Amino acid sequence: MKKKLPTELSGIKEIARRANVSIATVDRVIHKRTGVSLKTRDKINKIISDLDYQPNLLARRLASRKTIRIATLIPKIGGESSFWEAPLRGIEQAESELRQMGIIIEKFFFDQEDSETFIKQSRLLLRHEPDGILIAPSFVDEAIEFTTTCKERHIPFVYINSDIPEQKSLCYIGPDLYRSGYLAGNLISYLVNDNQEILITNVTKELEDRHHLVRKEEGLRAYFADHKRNNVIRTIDVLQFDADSIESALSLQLNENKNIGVVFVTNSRVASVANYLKSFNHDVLLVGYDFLKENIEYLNEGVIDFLICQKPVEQAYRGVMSLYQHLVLSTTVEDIYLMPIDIITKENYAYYRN
Amino acid sequence: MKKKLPTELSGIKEIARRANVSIATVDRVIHKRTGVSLKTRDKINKIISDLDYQPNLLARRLASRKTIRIATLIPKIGGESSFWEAPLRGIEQAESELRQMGIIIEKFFFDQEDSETFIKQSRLLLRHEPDGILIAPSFVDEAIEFTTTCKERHIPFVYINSDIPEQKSLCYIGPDLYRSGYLAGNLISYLVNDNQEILITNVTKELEDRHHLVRKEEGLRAYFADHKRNNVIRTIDVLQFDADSIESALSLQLNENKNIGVVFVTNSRVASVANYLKSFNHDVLLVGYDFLKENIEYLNEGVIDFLICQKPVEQAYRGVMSLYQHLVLSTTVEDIYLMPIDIITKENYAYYRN
DNA sequence: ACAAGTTACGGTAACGTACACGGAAAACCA
DNA sequence: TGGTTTTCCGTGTACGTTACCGTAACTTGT
Repeated sequence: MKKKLPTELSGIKEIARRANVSIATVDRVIHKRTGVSLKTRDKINKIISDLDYQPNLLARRLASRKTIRIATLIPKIGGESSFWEAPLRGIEQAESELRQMGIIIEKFFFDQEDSETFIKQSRLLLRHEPDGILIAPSFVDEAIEFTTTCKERHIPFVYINSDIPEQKSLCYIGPDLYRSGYLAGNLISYLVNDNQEILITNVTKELEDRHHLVRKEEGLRAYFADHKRNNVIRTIDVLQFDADSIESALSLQLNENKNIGVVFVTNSRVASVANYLKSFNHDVLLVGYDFLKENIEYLNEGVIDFLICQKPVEQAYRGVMSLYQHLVLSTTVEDIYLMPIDIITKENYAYYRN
Repeated sequence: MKKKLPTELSGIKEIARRANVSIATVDRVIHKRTGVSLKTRDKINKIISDLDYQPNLLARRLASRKTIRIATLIPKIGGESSFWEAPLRGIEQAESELRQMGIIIEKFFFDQEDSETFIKQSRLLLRHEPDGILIAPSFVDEAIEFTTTCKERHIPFVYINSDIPEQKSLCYIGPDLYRSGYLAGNLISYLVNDNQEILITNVTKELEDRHHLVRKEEGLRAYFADHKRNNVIRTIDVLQFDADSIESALSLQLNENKNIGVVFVTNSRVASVANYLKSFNHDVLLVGYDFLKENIEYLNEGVIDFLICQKPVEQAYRGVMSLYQHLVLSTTVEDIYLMPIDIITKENYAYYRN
């Protein structure tokens, strides 16, 4: 380590010296506050760009007496899918990194099967008057209403995991659902020959948002159409998560259509399907979504062949960080950040970072 | 934004108040400096742990008059493979983030085909007396000699991209070569039927480090052995990068062995092979390594089917960050960080982040 | 022309930490 | 006992910013 050279005054002080004003005045123009004549403002701005001045963020956060507060609203964990554990981890990681910066995060949760809880929690959240909001808009209509009032109050918000394009505020961070289905098509096209069939399986309750699954299905079908592969592609919906419902729905299909080569499950509920295929010893390839513990187990056993995953931890982490960048650094952030579409197999899952 | 509550004095000052000493004394015990009686040292330490005091890193960096310097030593870009562009970008990204923190990075480059330049540059680097070093140990013996003197001088270093386990200092960040070959085997096993053959192709000059390629080949062969698949697997070495050399080496193989179904290129030179396959209209699947511009072009054209990639940008970024964590935050860092093994196809490359 | 208001700016105490300097008390030596 | 060293600790300034407070100088209204 080396002593810093007695470098010619950097920062705001040097600007002040060159402009023959006090640092307070420089501070005013930097923060676009009033109380500076046009002439000196211009002079100072010129010096700032001449010097390519970059404010020292350390000093800035240190001196600022503000605490900025970010609120998050995502589904609560528990229930039949552990998917939202990962985004929660991402939020907590961002939290621990930002605490130093004087930023606190307040977390709110709703029940994915009950839109009322979404409304309640979003109201509660607003009462805390956060400076920025991270939100997973599982219920489209309710989310639109909520973000409308956010806009009125000029509170920036970011969507994660699924987008509502018309409502965009700061940014969207999450998967490109259509492309991820398209990729699945790409992958599956290597796995089937021309006379094998593909079974698309949507495992979802009726009241959940089906938009997700539909987009993925469209993507897959588009891939086969675009590449002139004429395999039969069937779709079934399974509306309950219990083993019996899954068994009856799938066995019907698999027994009637003996040349189904690949089953594609459009969400993270693929473990239930794997459970069925395993116990009935069906020899088909299985492709699904998301790096969940239960899915990984079946991947490891060879029942699931491929999982497609889109870094749920990072989605939330980046979401919070985008708010930070916007609120603290006032950097412009990309208004849409699409996550990579990762392919996970038995042989690389151990190295995957969510 | 909310005014920070007039929170009961946090930090060093509060500790000083409770211990009835000045902040300077607290500072002494925090930094384990001499000049504090055992009694007060104990008292202060107790208060510190009672309060679960976490030093404010912002203030610390701000007040510190030290500049800490990190040196990097990687192959120079240009030449026949643009692989090292990516790690350089990672270094530069870390640099821009850390500049704020009063950290400067000095970059050194060597010629991958000339070990003398490695020795020269490493000596030059040492003369700059950096506080930490990031190094790509392309030349094993020379790297060992270099890092030995690093150890003598107590300069921490991290390896990226390839490891020399016996010499570990701070950490290694890079791929698990064997597993990445194993994954290739996994992938390829889906692409061939039992009577098709696989051609492993090493495109490399003699004096380069072959260790990389061999490990990957071992991984692939191990996968097929472990899974009792008895496909014929051939290996050829191509020692020149020009189109003619590649053509003669490959055409020999492909014409003699008509049922080669997949060509696996063990490094980023896969574009050259793709070029050959394309111009001679060979209809085999092609799997290779690394997200390079030229590779992506062939991926997009459908000549390359899969690329395996291991986040070269992030490797270097994390490497620098590990040094930062160790030198500035004195956090303990994992001594080995293996990168994910990513699978890239035509349909997901656009979303890949190196 | 004078009070009142407005505009444009300077001074300065924080923020939490690092560190140089210096001084009092204790310990040692003669 | 007086002097010298050593041990232990406090004071003060600095790091680059923020933001409150104060105050000239200028404008406006009557």
